[in-house]
Amino acid sequence: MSEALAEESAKPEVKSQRLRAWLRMLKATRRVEAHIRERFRLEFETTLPRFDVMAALDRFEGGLKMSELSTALRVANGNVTGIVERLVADGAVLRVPVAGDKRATLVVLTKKGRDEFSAMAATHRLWVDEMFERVSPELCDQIVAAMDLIGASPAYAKKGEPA
Amino acid sequence: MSEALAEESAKPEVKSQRLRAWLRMLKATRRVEAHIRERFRLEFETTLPRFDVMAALDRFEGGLKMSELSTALRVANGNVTGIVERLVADGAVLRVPVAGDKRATLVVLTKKGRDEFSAMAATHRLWVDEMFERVSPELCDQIVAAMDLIGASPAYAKKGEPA
DNA sequence: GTATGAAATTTCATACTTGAACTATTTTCA
DNA sequence: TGAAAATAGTTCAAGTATGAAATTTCATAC
Repeated sequence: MSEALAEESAKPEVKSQRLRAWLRMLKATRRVEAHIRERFRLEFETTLPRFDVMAALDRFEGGLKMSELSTALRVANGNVTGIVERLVADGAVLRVPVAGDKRATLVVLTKKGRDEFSAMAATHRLWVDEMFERVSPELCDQIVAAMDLIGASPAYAKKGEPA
Repeated sequence: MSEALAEESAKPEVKSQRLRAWLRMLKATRRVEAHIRERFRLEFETTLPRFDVMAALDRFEGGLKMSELSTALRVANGNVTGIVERLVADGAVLRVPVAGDKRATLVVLTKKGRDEFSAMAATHRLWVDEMFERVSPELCDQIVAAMDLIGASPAYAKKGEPA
């Protein structure tokens, strides 16, 4: 490693506790995400966003409208269009017109998509369990409680968050 | 809200505690990131990745090489190229050849970049404090400790992580 | 009945992100 | 020395992400 990175905290780093907590949380989240993304790519040739969409569709068996998907996943609506397009191309998902509203489309998992998702979800849980192996169940509860305190004031919460 | 989203937990949701903790953590992180990204865009017409690069450069006054930047930020090296390009175009950053190694480039904050960063960093901290207002300093410490337990086994850790 | 505005999606421009392929340089060591 | 391996960066293709503008359809007030 070069000199620049070696001399670490060149500055006093006077950070508030909250900023420090946020940065640590961000780093841990990215670490886990990177690991999971890589394994999805290597073992299932898929991506995290695709998995997220399939997970949402799996939860709601009747399917979700495009706008419901973007709300549930908290991503821009234009974004969902592309991801669903690729899932349709892969035969994992189907677009169904909504009776009575020609504007809307319902997105539904196909049998193939549902089966693929089941397999991926089970493995995904193993990956998470593995990365969280040093985190006790009690600490998990504490994390859950703590996370819910963060940025959760009405001012920040976007509407329509599924519990 | 439509029917699909209204009937929430259609499935039993038998999640392990660890999976639950991870999902909650991911959701909170995205909530905070989305908020910060939006404010960066509205108030400074910049982006989170640009800010991250500037933050790294601000910490190391001597500048960082491209590869050091990508290591410090844990992003692909090809990624840094584009972000630095735009920072150069904005006059926030300078590329300096490294004496004795014609392959490498040192990236350094300009005076303008450093000033801009100072202002942004101060405001950024306020945003974080705001979103973490319900999180006590003690809980912050607990979060820091917990985050360090996650995915931190040697198997997952990429090399060269700055402390 | 029709203007008018709201809602559901798509399209677009821009930016970020990754991993892989490629170029250029430096280092290693037989 | 000089070929092979390692290192530093850029370029590339594909995918993800955003917000804004445009399109089509729906709902409603008049």
